[in-house]
Amino acid sequence: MSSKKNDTKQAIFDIDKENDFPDWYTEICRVAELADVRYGVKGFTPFPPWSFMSMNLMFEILEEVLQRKDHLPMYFPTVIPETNLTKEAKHVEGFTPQVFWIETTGSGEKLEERLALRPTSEAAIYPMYSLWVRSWRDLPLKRYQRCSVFRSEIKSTRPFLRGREFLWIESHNVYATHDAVKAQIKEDLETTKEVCTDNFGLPVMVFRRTQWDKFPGGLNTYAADTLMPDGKVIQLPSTHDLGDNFAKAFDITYLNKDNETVHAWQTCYGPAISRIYGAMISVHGDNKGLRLPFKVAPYQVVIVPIFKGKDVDAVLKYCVDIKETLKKAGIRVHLDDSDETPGWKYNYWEMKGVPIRVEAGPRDIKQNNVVLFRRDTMKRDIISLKELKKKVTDLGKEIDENLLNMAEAKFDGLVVDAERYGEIDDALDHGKIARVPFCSIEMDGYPCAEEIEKNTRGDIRGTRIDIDEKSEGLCVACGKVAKEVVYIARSY
RNA sequence: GGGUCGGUGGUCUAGCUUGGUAUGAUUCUUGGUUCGGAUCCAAGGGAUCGCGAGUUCAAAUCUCGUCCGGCCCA
Repeated sequence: MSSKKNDTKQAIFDIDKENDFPDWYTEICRVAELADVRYGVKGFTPFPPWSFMSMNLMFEILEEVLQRKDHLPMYFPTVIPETNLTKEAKHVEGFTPQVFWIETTGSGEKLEERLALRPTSEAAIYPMYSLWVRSWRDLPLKRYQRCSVFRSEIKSTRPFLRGREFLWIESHNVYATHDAVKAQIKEDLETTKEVCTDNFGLPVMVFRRTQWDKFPGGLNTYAADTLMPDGKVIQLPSTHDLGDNFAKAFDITYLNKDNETVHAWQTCYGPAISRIYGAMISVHGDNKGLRLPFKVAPYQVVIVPIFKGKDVDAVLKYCVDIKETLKKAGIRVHLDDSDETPGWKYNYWEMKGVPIRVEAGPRDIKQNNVVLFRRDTMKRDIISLKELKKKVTDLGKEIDENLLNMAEAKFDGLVVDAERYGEIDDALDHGKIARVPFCSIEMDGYPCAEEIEKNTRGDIRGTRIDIDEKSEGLCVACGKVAKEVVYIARSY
C-alpha cells in the first residue's frame, strides 16, 4: 500500500559506518564514484573526478607547505635499472619481493638490463644526487617529487588504502651532518601535523618505529598513525633517517670546508596522498555518505534551485547570480540545474559530501534570502543574500574545525595501559590501543614482539616521540626490565 | 599467503539444486508531467551470463582451470 513506494525506492546511501565499516567503505567508493574497481587488474584502480579532484587539492596543500620550507619540486623517471636498485643491500632485500620488472620490449626482445617500476625512488634519485652534490655549498639539498609508485602487494588490496600503484609525494634530502637530518625529521613531522591534522582534519599519533619495522636500509623510521572507524590504526606519512647508509651505497660525497671528501647524510619523507584520502573519507564520513572538509571538497558549495513552472527563469537567474558571487570570492561552487527534484539533489550531494548547500526558491527571492545547509551537522539556516559570502567562508572554517573535533573526540580514552596479555586483548577487542612496557625496540626485542603480535593479533607501532614517556615495569613478553613504552594496536 | 563467498544489460539483481540462450528494478535516450527532503506516465535502447577448456543433442545452470572482486584470518 503506502509502503509500496518505499519498497521500490532505495536510498542513495544508508549504511551504518560504525558497525558495518567494510561494507560502508566498499559501497561509498562505488556510489560516490571515488574508485572504479572494474578495471580488472588487481590493485590498479582508476580514480574518477570526485576523488581525484580532492586528491589534487590535497597535493596542492602539501606542496605549498613543502615549498614554503624550501623544498623544490623535480621529477624522476618511472623505471630504475636493476644495477641501481641493488646497490643498497637492505633496501634491495626489503623492496625487491614487490617489484614489477620490465624485461622485454615490443614483440619480446629482451632488454639488456631489467628495469624496475619504481617501488620508491631512492635508487633512481641517489645516483644523480651523487653527481649533483659536490661541495658543502650544495647542501642542504631539499627536493621532492609527486608521482605514483608500484608495489606488488601481497596483502589484499583496497581502493586508496592499499593499491599496487599509489599516488604520493616523496621528498629526498641531503645534509652535511646527522644533526641536520634530525632537524629535518622534526620538520617533516610538523609538516605532517600541519597538513593531515590542520588541513584534512585527521588527528595523528607519532611513533618511532621499531628496528624490525623501519624503512629498509635506513637507521630509523618515524610515522604518523591515525584511527579508522573499525578501531584499527593506519599509517599516514612516514619519514626516515637514512643516516649515511645510502650516501655510502650510492657514493654521495661532498668536499667540506677543510677540503676533505666526506659522505653526506640523508632523509626521505613519503606522504601517500591516495592513502591519506582513503583515511580521510573513512574518518569523516557518516551513514549518509561522505563529509568532505571544506578545504579539499571539489565543490565547496552546491546550489539547488527550487521552482514551480512559472518561476523557473527568475529562480535560475537568482541562482546564477549567487554562483557568480561565490565564484568571485574564490569558492568552488556548482549550480545543480539538472532535471532531478530538489529532494533527490539534497540526498545526492549529501552522499557526495559537499560541505555547504545553498537552496533558493520563490520564498527566498521575495525576501532576498537563501537557505544555507551544512553537511556536517545537517542543520539549516536562513540568511540574507548580503551576508552570503561571509557566511559561507565562516561556515567552511567552522565545518573543518567541527570535523577535526569529532575525529579528535575518538582519540579520547583511546590509549589504555596494559601490563599483561589479558589486558592487551581486552583493549584491542574494544578498539583501543594498548600502552605496554616492553623490553627493547632494538633488534634484541624482536622475539618478544613476534610473541606479542602472535598472541594478541596486534602490531607494535613503536614508541611515542610527540610526548615524553618514562618506562616502568617489566616487559610483557619476557619479563625483563622494560626499557620502552610501546603502543600496540590492530592495524591496516 | 590461507579460508570463504561471489562475478548475469551502465548499476543492482532473479534464474543455477532438478541443463532447453534470461527475470525484475534502476540508470540511459525521447516526449509530457512534477519540483521547499528521493514526482509520475508513456515509448525506446541496452547481455557473446568474467575468461578458457571439458561433459552433453543442448550449458548462465554440471566439472576443471584461470582472472577479478568482497569478507574473515595470518
